[in-house]
Amino acid sequence: MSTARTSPEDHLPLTPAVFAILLALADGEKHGYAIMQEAREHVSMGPGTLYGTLDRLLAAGLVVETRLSEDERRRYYRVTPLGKRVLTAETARLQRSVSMAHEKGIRPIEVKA
Amino acid sequence: MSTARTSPEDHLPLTPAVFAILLALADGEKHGYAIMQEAREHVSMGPGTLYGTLDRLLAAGLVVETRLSEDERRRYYRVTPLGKRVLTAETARLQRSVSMAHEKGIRPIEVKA
DNA sequence: ACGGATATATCTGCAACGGATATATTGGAA
DNA sequence: TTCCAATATATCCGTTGCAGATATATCCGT
Repeated sequence: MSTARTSPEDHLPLTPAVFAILLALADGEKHGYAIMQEAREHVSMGPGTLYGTLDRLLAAGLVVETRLSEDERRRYYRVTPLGKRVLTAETARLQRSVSMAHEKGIRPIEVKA
Repeated sequence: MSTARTSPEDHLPLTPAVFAILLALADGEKHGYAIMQEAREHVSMGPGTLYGTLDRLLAAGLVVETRLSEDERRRYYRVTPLGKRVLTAETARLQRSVSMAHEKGIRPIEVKA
C-alpha cells in the first residue's frame, strides 16, 4: 500500500497551483471552470494544470467530488477536512515567509484593491 | 536567442524552493550551505534542489556568484537587482493570497515566535 | 444560426524537485 | 591523535507537476 499522509505537514509546501485551487474552494464547493477562473486571480492556469491537479488532489484526499447537482455537464468539488487543515497549515507557512521578507526589508508597494 | 524575461512578473509565481532561496539571500550574500540551512526554516531542501535551483537562478540572472572571499571551498551568491524585484513581486503576490485566505475564514493558530 | 463563453477531457514534452551518492575539509571530542 | 559529525559542494536520476495544445460539446445572446 502507499504511504498514509494523514498529517497536513506531509503535504507541504504546496505548489502555487495547488494553493490557488484549494483557496478557491475554501468558501464552498465549485465546479472546475469556476475554480480555474478564481485561481487565475492568483496564478495563470490552463485546463491541463487545473484538471491534472484536481485529479491529484482527489487521489490525495484533499478534495472530493460532490454529485448533488441536477446540472449535468458540471462536476463539483469540495475541500475535505484534511484539505482545509492543509490549506490552513500552508497559509501559516506563507504568512511566516512573508513576515520574514518584511523583516528583511522587502516592502512591496501598496497595490490597489 | 532565448526570451528576455527582464520583467519581474515573467518569473512568477516562484516555486517554494526558489522563494526560500531568494529570501535567504535578501539580507546579504551567503554561500550555498548557509542558504540551505536558512531555507530549511521554510521548506525541506536537499543539496540536489539547492544547487540545481542556484544554477537556474544564475542562468536567469536573479543571482550572481561573488568571488571575493579568500576562503576557498565556499562559493558565495548575491541577489541581483532583478532578483530583488522578483522577490518583492512574489512577496506581494503571496501577501494577497494570504489575505484572501483570511477573508475566507482560514485562520491559522498563532504560533510562537 | 452563429460565435463566443462555458465546461471538461486528455496528451505530451519539459522543467523542477527529491533523494541518493560522492568527495573533501574542518573542528571538536574522546 | 584519531575519529566522527558537521561543513561544503557536486552530480545523477527517477518521479512529479506543469504548460500548452487539442478536442469536443453545450449554453446563451444577438
